[in-house]
Amino acid sequence: MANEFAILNQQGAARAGALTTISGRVNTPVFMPIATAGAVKGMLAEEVADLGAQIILSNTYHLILRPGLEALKKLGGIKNLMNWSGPLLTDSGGYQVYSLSKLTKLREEGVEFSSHLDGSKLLLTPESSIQAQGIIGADIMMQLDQVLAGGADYADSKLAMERSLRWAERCLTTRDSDYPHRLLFGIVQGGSFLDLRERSAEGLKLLGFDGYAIGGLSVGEERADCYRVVKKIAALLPVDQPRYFMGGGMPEEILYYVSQGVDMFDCVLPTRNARHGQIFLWKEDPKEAVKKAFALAQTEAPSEAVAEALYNKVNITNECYILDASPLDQWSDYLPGQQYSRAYLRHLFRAEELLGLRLASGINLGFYLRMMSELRGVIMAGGNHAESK
RNA sequence: GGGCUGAUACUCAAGCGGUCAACGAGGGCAGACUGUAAAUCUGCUGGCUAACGCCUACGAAGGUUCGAACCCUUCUCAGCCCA
Repeated sequence: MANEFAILNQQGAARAGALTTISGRVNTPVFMPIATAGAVKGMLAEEVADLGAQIILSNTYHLILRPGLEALKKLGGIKNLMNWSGPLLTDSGGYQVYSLSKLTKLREEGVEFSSHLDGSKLLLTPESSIQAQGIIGADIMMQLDQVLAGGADYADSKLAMERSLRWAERCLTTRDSDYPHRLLFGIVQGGSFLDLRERSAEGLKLLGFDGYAIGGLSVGEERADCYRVVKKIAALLPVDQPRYFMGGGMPEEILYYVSQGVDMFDCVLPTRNARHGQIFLWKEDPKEAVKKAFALAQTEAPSEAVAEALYNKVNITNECYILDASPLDQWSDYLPGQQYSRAYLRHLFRAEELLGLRLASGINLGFYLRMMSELRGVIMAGGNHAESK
């Protein structure tokens, strides 16, 4: 395929770029809010867009179960259904191989799921996953991969990595024949073993994808292993293609990955933690906070110090907020975050009012998305221009 | 005036002689969450202690017993019933 990715500027290993899809352009580094089952939980698509989301992520497995591919075909895909007009990336179902491992049976042909809803059998193969992603309406498809829990041993990691590579090739073939204008990303596997990771990356590069993801991390492995893998592998991936860290992470981790040259991210943390009453509040003006934190992130792995430069992690249900009439976050890009008080949000959570989930989700998503836009600004303003490379 | 039933920690509510500082639920306090089976899950919740442990406790006061939240007596309060 033609190269859809342009690097606009670099600062160290970090890049600011632009990825073109058939549904529009995505400026990187980018955070993709997760709409697993066709909804960013608690938020309307246009609210998510207003907060600065450029692209969102949905899940093949969940959407196959419901509303189902037949319905999606008739409804014009999930984007049409949920009123999202921008680019969409879909996960292949590979993550569910890990998260629903008790309900899966792995074969070379593919993964057999027993639906977590009704136990019915569903065979997901590299081919059927790509076809499903096509019907769902993905602009960026992910290969089907085999994700293992963190801490898997060498032998298992090797087998899963090799199988993922074989599946990658089958996904590519299907994409080329059925959906030639959609982008397809390969996924680097290999657990915490650098030599396996390296072989995975080399194998994928030989096949040639539109982008490369680093997968199988943030699944219970040692944090330091994860950072080590990203540092090593990001540097091995093609310079002129987007790199996607799947599933992570905390804000300070994303900053670190960006500093290592990763361009794309997704994570449930902002929305899930919001629903659980944990919100990210800016430490100071986002512009300053991100600039400082990113400077720190370039010199060390994710740390308390970076986190503290960026945000206050607040469990809003804590007693100390009961009388706190101050705004949730004066810098929030989500307007209600400026307008409503901490005492109110605490009350909403205690009273189990649905509005609380929504307010918190807006605040956290606003935080993540603003962090990314500030980050793009920092990198664009940074030293070495792409031309000089 | 007489009879019956009941009184357990913030609330509701188990327990009916030792294994009870006392099941469970709610409430309260705190924590976790990383390509979402998650509006979920975990821990704590009499006092003192980092912990072992010690102390005070099951309406009140006595009593029986090696030992009582549990048995007995009286009292207080509440509900129901009969005059």
